[in-house]
Amino acid sequence: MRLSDKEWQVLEVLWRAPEGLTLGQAVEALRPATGWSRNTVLTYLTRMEAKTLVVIHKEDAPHRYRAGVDREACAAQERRGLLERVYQGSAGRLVAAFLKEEKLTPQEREELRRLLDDMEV
Amino acid sequence: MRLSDKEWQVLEVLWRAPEGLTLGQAVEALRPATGWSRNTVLTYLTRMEAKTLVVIHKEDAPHRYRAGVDREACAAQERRGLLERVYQGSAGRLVAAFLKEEKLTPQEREELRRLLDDMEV
DNA sequence: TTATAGATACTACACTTGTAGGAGGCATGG
DNA sequence: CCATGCCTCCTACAAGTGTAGTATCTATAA
Repeated sequence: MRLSDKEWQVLEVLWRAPEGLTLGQAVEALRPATGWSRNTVLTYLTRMEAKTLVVIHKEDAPHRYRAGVDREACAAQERRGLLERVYQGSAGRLVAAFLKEEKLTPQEREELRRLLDDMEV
Repeated sequence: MRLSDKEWQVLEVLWRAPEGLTLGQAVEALRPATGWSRNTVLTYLTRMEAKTLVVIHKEDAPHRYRAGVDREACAAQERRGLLERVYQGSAGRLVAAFLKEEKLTPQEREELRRLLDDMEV
């Protein structure tokens, strides 16, 4: 399932608080980036629970809202999506496009070279 | 603007036919991947025209439907989206994730190494 | 000349997404 | 005891998305 930009924003703040957040805390955490009203945040949280993107601990008062999905798993799915949708699964062309367009620091280049070398085996 | 999966499918067949397609041809081209009814295809085409994703040459009969956006431009936007949404703009981490997860052929690895070397300058 | 196959236009309808408003419950400070 | 403030629930509503159906027009084949 493809996450919307806003869903990512919600998950980002939840991922940063593994214990979960209360509604008030979530509103606070989201305010700078979104400016959402309390009710908007609550709507996201409950809708995302229906999709199992969020877990609500209702036994706590106030309820605790936690991410229901793993960040790296979501990232992997986004990567896969791009790869399939746009590059028909050719990781080589996709990575080449990123390399050509984006600026990398020398350290990053070193790191990538090492990764490529490790794959030689 | 983020394109949906389906919009990508429509654009893919249009990009493959730079002269444009008639509705019938588009339906044919989309059938294997989607199985859409003629009307569904027409709806996509006209809605996408409203977003300037498609250009309709109405002077021709039957109308000719062409892509209204450049493939590489769309690809770049998708890449940027992933980069910002998921990797806060760090291309290094994103590329590393792709390298770790996806299988690359030796040729691709060579190519990427060359790209990295070219960036040394 | 008339049925027919395409093409186009218009309409429909459920579901999702973005963004709340209002009502009612519960604790806490006065 | 009572107002205030947070919390949760329910409701709303416009726009966008997925997937057509119907109606109409127009060449064309028979």
